[in-house]
Amino acid sequence: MDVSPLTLNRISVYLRCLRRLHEDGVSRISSQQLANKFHLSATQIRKDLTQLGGSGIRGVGYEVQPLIRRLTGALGLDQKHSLAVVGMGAMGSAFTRHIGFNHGSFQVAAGFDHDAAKIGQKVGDIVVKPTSAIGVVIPQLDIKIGIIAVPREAAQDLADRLVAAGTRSILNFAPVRLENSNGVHIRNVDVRIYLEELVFYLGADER
Amino acid sequence: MDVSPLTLNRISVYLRCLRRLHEDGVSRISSQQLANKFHLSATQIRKDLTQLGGSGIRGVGYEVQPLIRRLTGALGLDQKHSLAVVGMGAMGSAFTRHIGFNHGSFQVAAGFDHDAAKIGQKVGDIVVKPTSAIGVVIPQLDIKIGIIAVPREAAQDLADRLVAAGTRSILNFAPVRLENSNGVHIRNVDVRIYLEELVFYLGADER
DNA sequence: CCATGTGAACAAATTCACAGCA
DNA sequence: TGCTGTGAATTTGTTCACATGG
Repeated sequence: MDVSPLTLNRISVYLRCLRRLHEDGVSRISSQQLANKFHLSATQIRKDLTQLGGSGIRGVGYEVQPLIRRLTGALGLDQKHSLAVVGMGAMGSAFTRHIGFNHGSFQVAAGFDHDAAKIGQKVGDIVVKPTSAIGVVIPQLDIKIGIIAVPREAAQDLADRLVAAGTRSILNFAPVRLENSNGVHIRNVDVRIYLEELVFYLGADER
Repeated sequence: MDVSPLTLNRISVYLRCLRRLHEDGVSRISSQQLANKFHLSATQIRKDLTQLGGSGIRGVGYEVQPLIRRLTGALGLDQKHSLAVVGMGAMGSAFTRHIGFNHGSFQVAAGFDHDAAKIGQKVGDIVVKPTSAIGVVIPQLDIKIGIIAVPREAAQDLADRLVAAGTRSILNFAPVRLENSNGVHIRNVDVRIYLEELVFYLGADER
C-alpha cells in the first residue's frame, strides 16, 4: 500500500477521536460530525479513510467500533511493539516514562546509555544497559523501533549501530538529519525547530 | 512576510548547519556544498533563502557569518524569548532541562503544575508555581510562548488560560488538536502519532 | 565563468462538486 | 433523502532549466 506520512498521521488522529467517541457510547458517526467535533475536514477524512479501503455506509456514516478495528489493524496497532531508547538523559527517560505509563501498543523494552553512572539504574520498568550491548540486546528482544535521545554528535553512530542490529525505524530527537541507510524509516522530532517556528510567527506582524 | 512552516523549519535546519560550518572556520559556502554536506537539496536551499531576500554572491556562494546573522534576525532569534511550561511531569521537566541546558535564544522563565506535591519544587533554575498563578505570572514576565505538557483532558483549558493571559504561541505535547482562538499559533508535537507512523511503515512490506 | 535567483514544469496535497448508493 | 466515495479543479510545494550578474 502507499500512504503518505501526512495522511497516516491524520489516520492516527481519527483513531483517537473514534476511541473517545466509543468510550462515550457513540456507535455511528458521519465524516461531517467527526469533523465538527474535532476541528477536522470532512472531505479529507473521507479521502483518507478510503485510502485504507472505505467502509462507510452511504446516507448514514461510519460504524465506530468496526472502523476502530479497521484502522487499528491497518496501522499495525493490534500487536505490541517493543522499543529501544538510546540515551537515558532528560528526554530519553521522559519518553520512557511517558510511553510506559500509557499502556497501549508500545512498550519500552530496553534503554541504553553511554554514561557509567546511569548503567544499571532503573527507569520505570527497565534497567539501563550500556550502549555496547545494543548489538546483543536488539536482536535478542527482536526490537524493530529505536528512539535516539542522545546529543547531536553521538546520534549518527548510535543510529547506525541500531540499524546494524536490526532496527528498521527510528524516532530521532537529536538535532541532526540522520542518514537513512537502506529502507530504514526515520522520523525526526526537533523541539527547538518548532520553538523557532513559533518565534517567527510571533514577530510575523511586524514584518 | 509569508513563509510556510515547511520552509521555516528548513531555514532552522540551514541555520544550524551554518553555525556548525562557522565553528569549523568555513567562511563561504555554495548551496551545492551545503546540500552535499548535510543531505539537503541545493535548489530548495536557494528558493528558501530568497524568500527571506537572497543574499548570495553569484559565482561564489554565501558568506557564512552574514547569512547566519540574516537568518537569526529573520527568525527573531536575536532576542531572548521567555517560555512558560505548563505541566511539570516527565515531559514538562525534561523539556525544561533540555532547553535550560542549551543556552540559546530560549529560556524557561516559569513552570506551572496542578499537583500540590510539585508546587514549590525546583526544576533546573525555576520554582514550580500553581496553575492558578498563570494569569498573574504570564503578563508579569511578558511570556509569549507557552508549552503544554499536561494530560489530554486538561490541555484545552490550560491553553485557553495561557492565551487569556497573553500567550501568543503554543507548543502542545498533549494528544489533542487545540482550538486556536484568534491569531494564536499552535504547533502540535505528538510522539505517539510518530510512533504509529513508524509502525505502519514497518509493516508496509507485508501489505 | 560559475553559482545565484527565478520563471516555468512538475508533483503532491487539499478542496470542490457531484454521481451513486443505502 | 443524506451521506459516502471520487474524478476534476485548485492550491501548495518541489524540481528543473536557464538567464543573470558578480
